[in-house]
Amino acid sequence: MSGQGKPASNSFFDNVYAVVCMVPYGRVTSYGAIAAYLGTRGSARMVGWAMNASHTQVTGVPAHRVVNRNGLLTGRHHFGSLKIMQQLLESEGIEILNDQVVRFGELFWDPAKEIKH
DNA sequence: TTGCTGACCGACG
DNA sequence: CCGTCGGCCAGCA
Repeated sequence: MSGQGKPASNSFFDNVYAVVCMVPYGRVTSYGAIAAYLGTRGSARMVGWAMNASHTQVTGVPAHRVVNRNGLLTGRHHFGSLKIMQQLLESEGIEILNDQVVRFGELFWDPAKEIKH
């Protein structure tokens, strides 16, 4: 392919997409965890913004697996319908109660801990 | 070009 | 306990 192995992580956004795509089925992660893995812990906001772009861009990023530090589905409003995100998570076997991920501590998937390489 | 906003997080009082 | 503020980066008017 044409040469230079252009890394998929040319942009901060692509970096976020890559990490989110690495999230295994039935697991969830947080914006801060992704930001911290990328080395930009203070840019947790950008991670959420990248998710917003992910739905306008052609991706396939399971943004529904990304929740805030409290395990709360803060970004559910951006999925088009308020129930989409919850249904997607429940479809993966994740239990949602009061817009919050049940057993978030057990389902939490830390990229910096799993992808340490 | 400048300025503001945004799906967060952590610290402070 | 609760509210408030700063920081980070990228997109848009």
